Amino acid sequence: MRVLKDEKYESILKAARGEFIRKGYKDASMRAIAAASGVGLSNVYNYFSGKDGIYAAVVGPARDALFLFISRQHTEEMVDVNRQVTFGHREEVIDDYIDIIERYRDELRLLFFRSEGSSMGGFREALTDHMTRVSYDYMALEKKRYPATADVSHFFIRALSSWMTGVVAEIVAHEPDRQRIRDFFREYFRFEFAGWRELTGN
Amino acid sequence: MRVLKDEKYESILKAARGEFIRKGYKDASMRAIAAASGVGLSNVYNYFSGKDGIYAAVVGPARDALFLFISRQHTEEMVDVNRQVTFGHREEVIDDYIDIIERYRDELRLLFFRSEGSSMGGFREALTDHMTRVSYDYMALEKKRYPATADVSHFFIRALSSWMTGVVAEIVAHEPDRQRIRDFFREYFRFEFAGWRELTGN
Amino acid sequence: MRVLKDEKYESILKAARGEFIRKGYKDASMRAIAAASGVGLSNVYNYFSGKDGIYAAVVGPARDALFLFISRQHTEEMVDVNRQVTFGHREEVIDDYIDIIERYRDELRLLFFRSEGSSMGGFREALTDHMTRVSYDYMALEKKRYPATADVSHFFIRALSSWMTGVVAEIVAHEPDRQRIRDFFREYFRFEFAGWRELTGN
Amino acid sequence: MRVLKDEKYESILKAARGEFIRKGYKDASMRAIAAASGVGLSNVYNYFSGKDGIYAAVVGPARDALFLFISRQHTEEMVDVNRQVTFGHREEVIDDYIDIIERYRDELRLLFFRSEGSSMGGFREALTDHMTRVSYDYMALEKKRYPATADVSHFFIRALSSWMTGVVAEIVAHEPDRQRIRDFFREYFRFEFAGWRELTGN
DNA sequence: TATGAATGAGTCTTCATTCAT
DNA sequence: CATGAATGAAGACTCATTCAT
Repeated sequence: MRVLKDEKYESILKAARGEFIRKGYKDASMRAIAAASGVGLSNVYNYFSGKDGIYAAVVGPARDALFLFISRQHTEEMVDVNRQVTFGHREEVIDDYIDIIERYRDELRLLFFRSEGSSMGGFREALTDHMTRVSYDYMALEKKRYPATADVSHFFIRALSSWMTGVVAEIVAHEPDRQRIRDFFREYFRFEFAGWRELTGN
Repeated sequence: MRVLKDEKYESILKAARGEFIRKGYKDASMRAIAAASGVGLSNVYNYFSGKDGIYAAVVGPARDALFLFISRQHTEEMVDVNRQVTFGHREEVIDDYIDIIERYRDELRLLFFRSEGSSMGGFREALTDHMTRVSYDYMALEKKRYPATADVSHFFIRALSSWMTGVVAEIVAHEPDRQRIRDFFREYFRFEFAGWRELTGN
Repeated sequence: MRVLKDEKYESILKAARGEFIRKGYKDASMRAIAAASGVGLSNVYNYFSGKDGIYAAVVGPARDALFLFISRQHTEEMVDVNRQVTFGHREEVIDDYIDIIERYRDELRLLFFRSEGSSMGGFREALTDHMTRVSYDYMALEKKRYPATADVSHFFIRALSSWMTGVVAEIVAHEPDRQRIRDFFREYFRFEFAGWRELTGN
Repeated sequence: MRVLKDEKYESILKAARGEFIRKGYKDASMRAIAAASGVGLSNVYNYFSGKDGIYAAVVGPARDALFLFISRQHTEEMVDVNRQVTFGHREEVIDDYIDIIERYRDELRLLFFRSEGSSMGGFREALTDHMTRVSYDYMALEKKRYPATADVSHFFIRALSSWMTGVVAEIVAHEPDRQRIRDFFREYFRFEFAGWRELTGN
């Protein structure tokens, strides 16, 4: 009896996920994936374009979710919200952040640390790029509303974004418990708020 | 006529450096290294213990220099110096920093982004670890001298170290010109100084 | 046009057999086997799990046949038969023995003398073990039927088994003609019968 | 300061012995031997002709001692002694036998089981050859003195020799304690004596 | 959609030995 | 007597992918 297409697709995906998590992109083997999924090796190529394709399927959703989440945190309406930042609000955001990280922890670990050789290589960089772009746009919005804001160099913004990227990576790598993360962010916001005011003058 | 040992050693090292820079650790090939250095493949093993050994020889000095430099920036005598921080001094340090990065840019790029699979894998993490340790010790010294300093969570210090790691990585990756880097650090110091005062209360 | 699977399987097996017989396990080369069988080296691994796997396929049947044959010679119903040993019967057995040895001579030569390094290494020992075990069981049966039989030390039985193993090895190695073997066994049976009676007292 | 020649020779020999015992002939490595003996790899070739040469030096004495011992047990004067065999005498011989095996156990283990590929390969066979030859000569002597002795086929004598070889191998392999060996030989002599009388008629 | 077979280049490392010095 | 360097072939095995069916 023939197994339905979607089942096979899923089973390949699941097997691939396991293999990638165990070995990383480079050391993962198509044979192993095929074997673990009970699908003929060559048939895998009917469902996916190749190793890289499977990898993208495994790891793409995490990437997309994270990118999307970040974009959402920097829409126009957030400008005011963040200005009159109530701590409570930010805590909520933090929890959302943690949720997304926990949900995709394995995938993010792959993306951050073991994607070399795949088209997803340089994820860290891409994430920093994305954050930088988004932050930049966001700052433009802010400046339109509060024109007194002083300028900050592009590289600094990038560095700040890179910091945030690094923080995410640290969380992914070391799995601190939720409370530790919250504590950290509290310190981070105070730190960043003070620093930012120093630089922008408000 | 036989070529002198040191020449061959150097030629292997040079060839290996090129190969690694071009391909990264994992994709580099011993065959290619041997070929490019004009040394018989098996003879390479008379000079180095293996692929990983060559890699360490290529990339180790950069690693050591950076680690050492960081340690030196956090000795006891630096506590006071940094307190009465004259900008001039810090600029010097920054230039030293930049020097070291530029000197070893290729190697650092390898260490940061393409060392997976080698014994140097996880360099980013190791660097952050080192910075964290050093910072921690440094803060202990500072606190001994200025006991009023408030405590900051370990994870925050680690995050700050990770930021610095990230900054180095950014510089390595994007090669901004010296002036841009100096500008960045000026902002960074103001930012960090304000933030730090906010957290520690002095 | 593609050659059928079984043909290739057989051709690999045959080539491997030749290579092993020529070189022994350790010195045999996968490359040579592949070349001689006209199959791509890597493709060999689609048919066999590896060098040891091929070796097992080459040599396993001989081993199994010999072991099985020995077991069969020591079943319960043989107890009485051997007691009232008619020479004619034993001659038949001897011929069966010789048949099996001649049929698998090359493989047995491999097993006895050139299996070092493979999972079939220690064949001589394994054969002696098997014979010892079987003889022991057989003697238990015999004793149940003829309780007067005196005991013989385990090591002696093992030594006797080892003798038989040695005899097989000698036959494999020197290829004496059938008549010489029959003559030998005639002497052997007289010798052993007398010795055995001396030890067991009947 | 130069180390004396003999010291180096001995140190190579000792190191080689260890390496061979650990790995067997085939898997032993000249590099490892050189390293373990503190002698330059190429210098080893000033003391020995090569791998096989060292092996012969390691293992030869054991071989010679055993061969010589066997020859000595079958000299002319032994004919009478063995005829009026007092058990006491034979026990002495057995102990000498055991002594020699224990003294050279490691080397004999090498010779019996791990010499494949070396010029000492086929030691088992060589030993059986030697025993056969010696036994044959011995029987000739015996027959000269006691002409009534019936003939026994060459192959049977060889098989008997092969048995003894096998017994030695068993002892080498399994290291039974001295008492077990003595017990075995007591059974063996009774067994063999009875069998032999049956065949030769006296 | 599925498969088993095939490819061909690729991996790092080890080996015993020799040679010039 | 000693050395470090060099050789060149060989080792087993894996890879992602393609193709004919």
